Amino acid sequence: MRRETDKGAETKQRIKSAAADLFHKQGVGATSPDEIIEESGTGKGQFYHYFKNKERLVHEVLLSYLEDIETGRAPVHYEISSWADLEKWFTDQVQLQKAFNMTRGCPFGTIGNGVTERDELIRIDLTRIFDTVKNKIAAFFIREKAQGRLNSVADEMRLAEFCIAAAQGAMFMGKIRRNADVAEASMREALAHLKEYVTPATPSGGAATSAKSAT
Amino acid sequence: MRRETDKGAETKQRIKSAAADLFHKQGVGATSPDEIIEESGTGKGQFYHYFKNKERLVHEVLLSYLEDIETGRAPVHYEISSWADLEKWFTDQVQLQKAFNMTRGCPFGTIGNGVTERDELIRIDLTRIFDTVKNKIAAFFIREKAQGRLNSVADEMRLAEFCIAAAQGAMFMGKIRRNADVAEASMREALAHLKEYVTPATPSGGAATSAKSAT
Amino acid sequence: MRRETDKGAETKQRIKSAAADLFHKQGVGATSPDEIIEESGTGKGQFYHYFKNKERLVHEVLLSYLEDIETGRAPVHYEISSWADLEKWFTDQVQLQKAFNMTRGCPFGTIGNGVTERDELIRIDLTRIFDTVKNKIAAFFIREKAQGRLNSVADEMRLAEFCIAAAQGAMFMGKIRRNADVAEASMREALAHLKEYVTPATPSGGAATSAKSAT
Amino acid sequence: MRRETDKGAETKQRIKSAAADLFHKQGVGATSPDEIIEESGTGKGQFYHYFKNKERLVHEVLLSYLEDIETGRAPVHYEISSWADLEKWFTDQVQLQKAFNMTRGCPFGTIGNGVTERDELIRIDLTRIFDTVKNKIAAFFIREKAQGRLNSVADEMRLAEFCIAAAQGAMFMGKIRRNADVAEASMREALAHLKEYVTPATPSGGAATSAKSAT
DNA sequence: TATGAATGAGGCTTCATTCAT
DNA sequence: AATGAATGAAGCCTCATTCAT
Repeated sequence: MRRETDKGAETKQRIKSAAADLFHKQGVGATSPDEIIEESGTGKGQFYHYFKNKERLVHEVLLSYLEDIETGRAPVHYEISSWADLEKWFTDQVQLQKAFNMTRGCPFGTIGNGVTERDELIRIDLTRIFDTVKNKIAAFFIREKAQGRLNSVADEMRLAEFCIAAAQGAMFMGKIRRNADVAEASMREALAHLKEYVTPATPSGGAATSAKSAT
Repeated sequence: MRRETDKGAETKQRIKSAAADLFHKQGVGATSPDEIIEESGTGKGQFYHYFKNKERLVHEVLLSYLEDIETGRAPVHYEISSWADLEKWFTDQVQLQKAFNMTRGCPFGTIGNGVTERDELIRIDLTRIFDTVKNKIAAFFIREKAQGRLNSVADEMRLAEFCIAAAQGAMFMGKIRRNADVAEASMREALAHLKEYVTPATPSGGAATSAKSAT
Repeated sequence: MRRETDKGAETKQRIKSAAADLFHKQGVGATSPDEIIEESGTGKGQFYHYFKNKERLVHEVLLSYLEDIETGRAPVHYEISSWADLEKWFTDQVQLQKAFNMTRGCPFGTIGNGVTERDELIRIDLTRIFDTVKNKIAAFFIREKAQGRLNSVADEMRLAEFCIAAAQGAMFMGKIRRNADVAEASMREALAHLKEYVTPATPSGGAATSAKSAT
Repeated sequence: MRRETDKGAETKQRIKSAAADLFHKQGVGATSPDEIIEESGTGKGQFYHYFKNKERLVHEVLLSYLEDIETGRAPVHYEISSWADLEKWFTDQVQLQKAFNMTRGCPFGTIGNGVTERDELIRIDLTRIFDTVKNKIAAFFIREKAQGRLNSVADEMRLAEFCIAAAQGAMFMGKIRRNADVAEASMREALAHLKEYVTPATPSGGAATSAKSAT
């Protein structure tokens, strides 16, 4: 290690940050190196000094996202240990959209949708990210089930995947409709569904009170 | 009337079809007029003879999709009059993805995700399409509720929107994961959720049998 | 002759009029057949039915201008038989510019300036137009001189050419400066110069020798 | 400072020179970036690296012209301090035309005539150039008048403007007629007119009081 | 580490013209 | 006489990348 913060590392980070923002805003395909260079206040040479090419930059940006998720540095909290956390996980994402006036979707959705058959690298990165998130959510379900608080028929992995899919779909619709309410409503339906799997707390048993009143 | 099928109309249609396919495959941004021209076997001039510019072509392609939905000519059936129809609506979409080996998502999702703040026109077109689909699905829920077969707390519009969001999310994840099963599983969870709102058919019945066994 | 006004002749005229206006407004090079077709409310076929190509259309437009000048149908009066007429000839041209808020110059200037070494035809047409105008103006000077009202050293042709050059220059500057006053002022200086050649009206004769020795 | 002449600055200059020549030859509209690139022996990227777009290149070319005028580096001398200088100013311009066999007009005229309502920037640049020239010529008249050598009724600014207009008109006609004589003759008439404003040096002189009362 | 000059392929669009009906 | 479909070259510009300093 040379200094507390390398000069170079900082430049590299600036490029990555600028790129992440632009990718989120307009997708990978619509973002040119020039635009990233401009936004990050760097020079052309720096860009290709730190990143072999644009695809690699995307790769590194996605790795950063993954790291942020794993270390808890992400704006959305991925450590779910209660239903409240799960609810927060859903709503945080809409909050993020709101911060951009609903003009943006989920960064992973935006980046992922530009993916074609050629961009295998990026697709793999995204599956890693989604897998990580899925595992974190599934872990919660597993714990709940272990403690008898979740119906034994519940497939934890499958439900976790459903969480992600529902969140992606909700954010996408929110962006297209420029409307936070529809995004939130769909997220809440998804959450309501998950809660259907909750087993009644009391031994008195009885019918699962379906969460239809949720909103 | 000149001929059975105008010469020009046919060319225009060829361009639109080629465009629709390429947009579905790789998104609007990644598809160049040249590519469409090549694919449709036309000349550069024809492209701009029939479409003022690329954006307008996208617009017309989306209008065609809308028309297909409204007239029932679409590969997915949007006229829902039974739970079986709704299930089919969900699964048809994954079938379509399977036809492309899960390398593609929903055309509307793919087109919509490329949308930035500048593409207002396209965004509006997509909202029209989604609104149309939503209304068709909601109509089913409304009918069901009218006949006392759906819980009165159910918000039909909201549920319809949830259907679309869930389908979008499921297809997106299916594409990223190149996996039809995850798409289908998420779609089924969504369907299961909707069925929670179904009221028991006979008065003899007790608690709503939640659809947790669905898959 | 078929009818009072042929249907075709009228269409052709519409094209020519639209073309003349557009050429005046933005020059020949910046005006496309499509634009003319649009403006004249015709079809592509008609354009090339009546005119072999764009160059020929320019040619015909110029011939029309020439005819208008010769027959007195032009908005500017080219029949000069008094100093008042000459003054009017100068000022009429600025008036025409004013009608377009000084956004246009002389049509011949605008068309002529786009002329390169390749456009021999058009150049020749313009020289014919300018020659015609020159002859008309020179005729006035010749008559004046014949009647002893113009200094004998005056070279009528040369002065006529000067009139045209001065008018062209004045209109050009007027257009660039978007200012009618500068155009008019320069025109008036030119006129003042010409009047220097006028011989005193009285038979007392004498020294009206002014700058005539210049050259 | 890096080197005597930066590598980049030289390339940029080459582009500007090639552009200036082509603009003079055939106007801005008829000159494509490709043509300039070809002529300057550069690549497409360089063109847009140095100039945001074609319009900006025109702008920079005009600024160079202006600078040349202000620093005396222009082929025509704009520092007028005697009638001989003024005469030279007129004739130099025809000389320049002759160098191109009268196939070209004044660069400012050629560029200016292609100006339409959209090219505000270019129009402004041209007015700056013409204003600069006008001021230089007017300065001479002002000095002459201050020394009593120019009739007090002479409006120096107006006369300077007339000089420019006359020169522009003369060069335009010279180009259209492919004839240097007519250009020179018109220039000389203009000069003759200006000399009318000269006041006799000695009281011994005769009556040179002519049309000084001209509007 | 950093700068920006250089390259050439390609993207979107307009142009001028011809052809078929 | 009229319509507009068809063609391909060209115009203006951006892109992703490499190279030289």
